[in-house]
Amino acid sequence: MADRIRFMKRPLPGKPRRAPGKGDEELAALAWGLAHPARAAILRLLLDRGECLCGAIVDSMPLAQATVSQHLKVLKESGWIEGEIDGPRVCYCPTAGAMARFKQLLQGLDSGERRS
Amino acid sequence: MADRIRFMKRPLPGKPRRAPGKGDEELAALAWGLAHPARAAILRLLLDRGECLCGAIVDSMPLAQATVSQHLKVLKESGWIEGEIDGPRVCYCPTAGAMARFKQLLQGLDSGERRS
DNA sequence: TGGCTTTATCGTAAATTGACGATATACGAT
DNA sequence: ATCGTATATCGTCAATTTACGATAAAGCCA
Repeated sequence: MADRIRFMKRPLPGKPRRAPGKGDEELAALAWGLAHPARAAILRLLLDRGECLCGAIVDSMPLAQATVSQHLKVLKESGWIEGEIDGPRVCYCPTAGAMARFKQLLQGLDSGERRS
Repeated sequence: MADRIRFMKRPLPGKPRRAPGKGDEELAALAWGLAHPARAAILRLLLDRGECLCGAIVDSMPLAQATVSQHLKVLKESGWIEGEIDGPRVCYCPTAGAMARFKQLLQGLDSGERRS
């Protein structure tokens, strides 16, 4: 998945225009985590149950184990979930505060800085 | 951009597992719209100003006109913005209720249906 | 140790994305 | 009708995503 930073690959000759804010990168990264129905479904499952063994997640999805594992990795790397090794298996749970952070960034998108 | 439905391309032999809910598709589609910093920046601009001519958006981004146009298309198709033709130019504005809808779906992700 | 279970990673194929320049299109002005 | 401006679309290329089977890695249990 590389690094999720693919903005402005090439130099761009005469453009002194403003780059996207740091907040946009963070927002985009979190949004990216949810940007696939399978990942949304997985996160819903985890938020609903609080935590879930990897195997149970795989069983609940119409996807191969390898594919689910990949989606879990994306969710983990985008900050939505954490996995704790529990013997031979892995227990996943939502990252505390991730949803709040996302909503906060979303709010920041909306509210702008209309001062006064 | 095709159709943003790329879930479970192949049949999958013995898996009677549940498919992702309709809500997950909608959530993923909206999240997809924000899943790139340039698009987040564009939406921020529009939410901030209320509306903006295409040209002004292009000028504010460090990207080629064609690329910005593509991002605008994605934002439009994912339901975040609308464009109104205004003479030789196009005025873009945020779709009313899109943000609210997104937050609602996000809330639905979170709250589950823990009845009673 | 050997075998079974569970999960991650590798390798691969097809499709999509993101970026650009070039070109078409649409409209206003001359 | 022609020119110039403003946008969208086309064609292309490299990189990424998504999906899978196969395989490795890590831990239990005999």
